[in-house]
Amino acid sequence: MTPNKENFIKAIYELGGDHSVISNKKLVKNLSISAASVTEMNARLLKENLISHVPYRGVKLTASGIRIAHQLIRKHRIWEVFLSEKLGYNWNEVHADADLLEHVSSDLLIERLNDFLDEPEFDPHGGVIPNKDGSLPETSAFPLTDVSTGRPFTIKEVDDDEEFLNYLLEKDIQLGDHYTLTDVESFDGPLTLETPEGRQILIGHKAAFKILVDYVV
Amino acid sequence: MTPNKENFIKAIYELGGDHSVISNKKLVKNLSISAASVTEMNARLLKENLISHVPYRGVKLTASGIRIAHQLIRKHRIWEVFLSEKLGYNWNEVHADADLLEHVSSDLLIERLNDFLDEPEFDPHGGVIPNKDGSLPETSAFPLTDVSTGRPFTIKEVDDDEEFLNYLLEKDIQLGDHYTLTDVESFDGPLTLETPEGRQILIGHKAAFKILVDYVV
DNA sequence: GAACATTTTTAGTCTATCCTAAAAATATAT
DNA sequence: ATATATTTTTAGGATAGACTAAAAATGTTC
Ligand SMILES: [Mn+2]
Ligand SMILES: [Mn+2]
Ligand SMILES: [Mn+2]
Ligand SMILES: [Mn+2]
Repeated sequence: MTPNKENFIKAIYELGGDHSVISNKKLVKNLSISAASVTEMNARLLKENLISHVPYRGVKLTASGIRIAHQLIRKHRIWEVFLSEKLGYNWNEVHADADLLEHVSSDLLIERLNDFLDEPEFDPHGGVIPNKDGSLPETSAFPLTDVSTGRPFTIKEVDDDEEFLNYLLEKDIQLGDHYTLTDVESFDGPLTLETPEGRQILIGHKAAFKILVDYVV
Repeated sequence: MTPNKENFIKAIYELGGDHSVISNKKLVKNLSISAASVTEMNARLLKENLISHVPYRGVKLTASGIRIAHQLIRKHRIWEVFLSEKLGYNWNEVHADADLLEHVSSDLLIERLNDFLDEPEFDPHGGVIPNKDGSLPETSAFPLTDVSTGRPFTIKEVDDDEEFLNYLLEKDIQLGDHYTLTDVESFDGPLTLETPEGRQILIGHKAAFKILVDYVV
């Protein structure tokens, strides 16, 4: 396993490759490499039985491919917790360094880091940290776009994308915040959220899709 | 700069390449690569002006080569402090992980880690941590083989080699310990050290060379 | 100083990863 | 259904890094 292969598998996973076939096009865009390079990497991973391939359609992770993705994401997210909680990184700064560190982390290192951090369950963006064995803990959260008006909810997880996180910083939206949906414009228009204190926040439909929430009990 | 080049430059430095010409043979042994690969890497580093090369004699670091070596060693040693002090690694466990982490550490990461660790001066083996600008703090220490009998001294630094560190663990020799040299066998024979409590420790000449000490004032 | 030994360099390959350009397959629009 | 557009694959190259085997240079021994 090399850093390149690991990143490639992670990209497939993050595009939904654990349950559906991902096109080369999507990987080209996500990884910023040429289409030819995607075809080549597919061939390599196919030989190692980490993906299944439907010619001219795309690829899907096998069970062992998914396990490797989960283990890499575990490393990534534990590093993000460390950078955020111990080194004072903002949540929009952690990703880049974690993306490098994840590839040079021995199991020993990750488990000791995990202990040092008191076995965190979530990364700074609310992403759940996979278990050591490569399984994924159960979580319940759904996109903000699916929330019903009037029923209070809380922010559970947000997209780990630097630009988007800056947008949330501007709007002062944080994990754990409580809101109520008061209005939705039709035709995928913006959503209006209200804080318990009565402050109104306007969120575009595309942004709302990158925010996962859950109802307050 | 790639991890391979960085390791190569560090190896030259650790073999004395900051002040003398290092043969390919030594690098072959140190890095466990073929002689041909050493010749090739020399050519690459020469083109980047990081080394000077005397054909059939060996290589020596240029000023910028030395600066790069120091900056890498800074990263390496700061990571070693972290692994040792925060994650509970033993001093014979830290090297391997630090050897990987050093290559994926942004300046931001290293400076924040340095703050988090309260700006340590030395790594777990007593090696001085180079400054951020690539300069080296002054230190005074000399090999145990050069110590005079009867004058109390303290352990300042030991070789960062897993096998050797295990040997020191067995002999219960630690940084900061105080001893007096009571006897030296001729013909590079073993040295006899005595603790303040009167316990006697026998050290082979080769091992004594890997231990740096300084007199107690 | 010739003979032998050691070390370094060169020549020729290999793999991983990337690329561009062209060909083949698939999708869309009229 | 055909023409056009998009996507994927193939073909051919590049670079970093590693190797082995052979050639060239240097060192050592008698
Ligand atoms: Mn991330
Ligand atoms: Mn990564
Ligand atoms: Mn070390
Ligand atoms: Mn290293």
